[in-house]
Amino acid sequence: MDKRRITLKDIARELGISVSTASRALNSYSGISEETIKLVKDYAEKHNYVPNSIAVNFRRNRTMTLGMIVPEVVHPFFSSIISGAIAAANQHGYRILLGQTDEKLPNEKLACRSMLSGSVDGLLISVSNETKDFEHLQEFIDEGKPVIQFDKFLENFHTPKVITDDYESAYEAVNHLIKQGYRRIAHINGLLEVKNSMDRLKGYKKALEDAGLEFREEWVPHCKNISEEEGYQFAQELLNLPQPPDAFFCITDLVALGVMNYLKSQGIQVPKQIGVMGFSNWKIAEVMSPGLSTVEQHGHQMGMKAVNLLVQLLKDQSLGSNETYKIDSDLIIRESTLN
Amino acid sequence: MDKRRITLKDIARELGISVSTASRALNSYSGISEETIKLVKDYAEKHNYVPNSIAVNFRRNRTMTLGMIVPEVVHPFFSSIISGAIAAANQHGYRILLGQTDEKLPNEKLACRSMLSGSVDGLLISVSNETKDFEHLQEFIDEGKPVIQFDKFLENFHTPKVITDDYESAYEAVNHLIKQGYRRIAHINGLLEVKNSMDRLKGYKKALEDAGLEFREEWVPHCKNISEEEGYQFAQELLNLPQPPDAFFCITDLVALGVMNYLKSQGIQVPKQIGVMGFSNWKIAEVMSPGLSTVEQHGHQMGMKAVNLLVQLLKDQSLGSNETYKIDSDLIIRESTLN
DNA sequence: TTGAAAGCGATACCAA
DNA sequence: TTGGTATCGCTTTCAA
Repeated sequence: MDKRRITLKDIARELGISVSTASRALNSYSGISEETIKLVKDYAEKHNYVPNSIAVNFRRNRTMTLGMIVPEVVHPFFSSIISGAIAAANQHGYRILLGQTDEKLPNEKLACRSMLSGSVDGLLISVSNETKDFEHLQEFIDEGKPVIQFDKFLENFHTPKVITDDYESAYEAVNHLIKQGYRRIAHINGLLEVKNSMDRLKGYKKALEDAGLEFREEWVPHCKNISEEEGYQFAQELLNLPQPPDAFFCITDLVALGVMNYLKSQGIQVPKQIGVMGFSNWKIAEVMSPGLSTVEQHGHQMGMKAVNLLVQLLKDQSLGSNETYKIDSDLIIRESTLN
Repeated sequence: MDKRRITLKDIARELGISVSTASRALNSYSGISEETIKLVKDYAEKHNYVPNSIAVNFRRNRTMTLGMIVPEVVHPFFSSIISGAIAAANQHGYRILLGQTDEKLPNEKLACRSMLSGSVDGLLISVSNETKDFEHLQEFIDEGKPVIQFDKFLENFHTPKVITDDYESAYEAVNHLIKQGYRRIAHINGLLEVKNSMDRLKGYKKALEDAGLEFREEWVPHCKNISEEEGYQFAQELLNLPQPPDAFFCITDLVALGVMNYLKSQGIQVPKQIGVMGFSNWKIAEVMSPGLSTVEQHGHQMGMKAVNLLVQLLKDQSLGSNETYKIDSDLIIRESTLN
């Protein structure tokens, strides 16, 4: 094995010119005779010369690679973000180095460490649930490498952010429930320390408030894992309350699935007796019966936007400011809320 | 911007030692005094020294990065493979550079080109539907970079392969349908040029044959896009045949969903009147009602296996042989086939 | 046990 | 228009 590609040096030697001339000819610098250029290019073509990109990157101190870190690849929303990111990156001649944290801070630190110092030109990250501070992210900034946060972010880490408008989306979702006549709306939320959960909670509260509906702490349980099981569990607990809710706004479609399953197990009619609303518009939302109303977050678009921002920063040699870009979401109405 | 990290040279200068000693100390070479090692390591730690990985890679002529190319990231099976690959890669200190082809050969060539010549130490690829020859893949081999094919592969491109045993899995699936009493079993297949489709078709045929059941060409339509719409369409066509089938073995859960939807639209009872079997065990299979029987392919395991193989080849400085590693699949029985 | 220096492959500056 | 050479940061051989 290990047949090696030819190098500039080989070309120079064979053609009886200097390495620098060969380099300039290949890059068509002005100040090189047409003749030489043709000579070198023909030779390179014929011998299938491909510049060693590590050497080029080393010299130029850049990699044409963007780091991307997500909590979970196996998650329809994140995989669509990744897909959009790859597409946009390729358009600009960049590539994506992908890391995964499983929502664990130590994994996130490891992934960052592995991408630091020369592996990537910039970072796209959606932080884990455990991430509270950002020393490990600040290191990129300290190296002059721009960072873009997307979806799950740290508010006090000042970088450009590309997010779903969780507040607004939650507001719309709950508002829809209200318009459908539900009055005792529960919200199965996530961990309060996670910004997105907090924002959805705020949107939920505001919608209730604007409609003059009651807010009850006991109607807002918090999932640790955003799992189907928790949805099932919380649905059960809430419906056994003296004052049970008549609708569930769930932090995620998966949680909504758990809720639906509990309701089904109890023979409770959706949407007639209880309304259910999810978030994210996974394929399962469409497949559940009744179909689950939810919020489409346009992950592909989010991935593209994040990459485009990062590439622009790289072009401008800038680290960016603390702007927030919101990707429009869409309320998807299916049967689960059509009271 | 562009504060730069400290380099070995800085450490050496500050500590009054040579660069080579500093390098050796950090890598704990034998033949370096404990004292020096401690001195250097402490200094490095304190000043947050991180080696410039481009320089290291350049010097060592390796990148500690594995290229991975898949048809589609937004696909539960592939995203679980990716997830497994990242996990295994990290265990060995490698990283994953991810490319996506959208089932298009030109995209695949682009992705390969971008990974060639220094970006990766080896390649993991699941080829696109359009891929028939392998010049673009051979280039990796020619550079001494091992290639592993997984899931979708080219039989005549001789590399290690990690796959689902499509033949066996299909056989088991169809056999289950037969045992449940279905007798006129249709198979909604994929493109025949794709090896996986062909193998599933063979497994299907063999199961029919072993049971002494009739094989009818008209009961085996071929999807171009493996889409829900095609499932719907073909279900309709097949059920309007003079001799309609009484069960559908579908190339994918998504296709099965289309079939289910058509059956539902016609008020046809599953599994009582018609049995339906999918392939891949997506979350939707569990959520459909009735629940869809299917085949679990263990993507995570497949991703880990592919990476482990590649890492081993890299360690052995080998390009590997033409072995095939089959990842066990499991038949998942739900209601859709319980006649 | 340590230092000096070559060299990985490409680029770019200074001379000629 | 071209050549010579330093350089990027690190590893590794050869000498001391």
